[in-house]
Amino acid sequence: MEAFREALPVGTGAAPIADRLCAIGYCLHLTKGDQLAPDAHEDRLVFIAHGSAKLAAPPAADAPSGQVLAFHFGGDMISVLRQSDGDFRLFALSDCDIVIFPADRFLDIAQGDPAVLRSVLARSLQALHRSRTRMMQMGHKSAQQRIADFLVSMAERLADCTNGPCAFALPMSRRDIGDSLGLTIETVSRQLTELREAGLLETEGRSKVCLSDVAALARIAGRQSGTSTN
Amino acid sequence: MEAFREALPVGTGAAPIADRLCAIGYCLHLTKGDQLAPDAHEDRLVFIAHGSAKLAAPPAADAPSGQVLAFHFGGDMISVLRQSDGDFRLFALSDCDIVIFPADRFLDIAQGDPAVLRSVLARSLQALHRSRTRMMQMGHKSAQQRIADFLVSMAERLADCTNGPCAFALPMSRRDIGDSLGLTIETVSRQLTELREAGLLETEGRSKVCLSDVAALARIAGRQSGTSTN
DNA sequence: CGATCAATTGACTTAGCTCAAAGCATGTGG
DNA sequence: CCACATGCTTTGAGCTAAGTCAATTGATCG
Repeated sequence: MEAFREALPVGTGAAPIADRLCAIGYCLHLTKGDQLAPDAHEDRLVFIAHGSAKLAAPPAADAPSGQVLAFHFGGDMISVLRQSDGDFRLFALSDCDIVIFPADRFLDIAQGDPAVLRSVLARSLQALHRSRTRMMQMGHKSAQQRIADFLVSMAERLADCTNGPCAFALPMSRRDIGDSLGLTIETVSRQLTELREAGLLETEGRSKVCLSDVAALARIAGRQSGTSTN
Repeated sequence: MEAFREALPVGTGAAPIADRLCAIGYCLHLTKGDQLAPDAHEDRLVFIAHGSAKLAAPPAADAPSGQVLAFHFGGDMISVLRQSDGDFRLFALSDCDIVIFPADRFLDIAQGDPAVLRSVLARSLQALHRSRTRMMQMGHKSAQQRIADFLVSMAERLADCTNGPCAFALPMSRRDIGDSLGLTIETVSRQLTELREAGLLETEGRSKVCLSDVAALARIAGRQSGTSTN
């Protein structure tokens, strides 16, 4: 909960707002593999205090492993709209501490402090712009470009690195990666192998990766310039 | 400008806010083919009063026809972030009447009425969710599914139709369609031919299309249920 | 009516998917 | 602490959908 407080815009001179927001937040711990029970009645805002998760469609007959919408990590505030709009759920990739807010009440309270509301709006406009940018780029990108783009994103998110070499552990499986990029696990694996042979990355075990040049990967990914924090 | 007023949340009891917003809005007419001059210094909110436009990257060496991010039509309020974040521009597909707002000042004023701010936020959260949904689905969809999805979207946007037969004129070229879906013009053409041969649609001239069963197309597109207004 | 550019159609190539088998991690039980 | 079993990952061999190249048809506008 403290982590959530820190994510709020500072210096608004309205500390009680933060208190009231915290008051309606419901803390929860998810163990790796757990999914957040969906709620059909109300939209939610979920703050991830710690851990990593995927937002995905539940497994269906035609898609044995649900589509992955996005990955989220500690510090993220995400909106999970109620079931009517598509039935997406939050799955814990590692143990997670999260705070759940009913969206309506959260916004009612945030309305009391326009600065908070505006900061949430600014964030979501940015996120929308990035999401659209990525969506369109994805449509045109090769498997290798997608993988490179994914790795760059993860370097930014998980290791706060946009330029040199960097190492981190991927919390998600190859299947999750493939499902998020529209590729098969085989293709994901093959592309990682190619990048490894090109000397751009090394792997250790299932999850640890070591990128030797994030900027070079960004170039392969075809990123113009703008940093995109998915 | 009247069209913009109508798009605002009603009954807020704060008509002066609307006046002030209109005061900073800059009306502009774009002729088919025109592009809105980009502004490197400030983010903008653009309201499309009338006409149709595409938000796209300017043509580059490696991409002779710029990537299309999204299509927009009368009534849409879109955010065009300043150039640093990727350099996207608004191109008129047909003659357009638009209203341009500097984002900062718009939000400053909107802050005076939390209801306006909140409604803008709610819209953008919805848009973000849809965009992500579409992004991920796109990754997994075949050319035929993408075309079907596109046609259903256009039926919703251009003819306000989600279910029966419906006819309308596409304001964008095959190239634009392809660029927005990550397909080539040839593939777009071939898929339209297939759908025509399947009896799902008819074409007349370059732009007129006549869908015989929007719901059937939605099924082909693999849309679960939720209506998506891109 | 003719010129021009968009759209269609066809032939061929290729990136990524499918099916199938073999290697490795990771976790469990002896 | 080691052996084994399970399931993730890698690798290999075709196959198919979509891209590329090229030629033709058709629509729109001067």
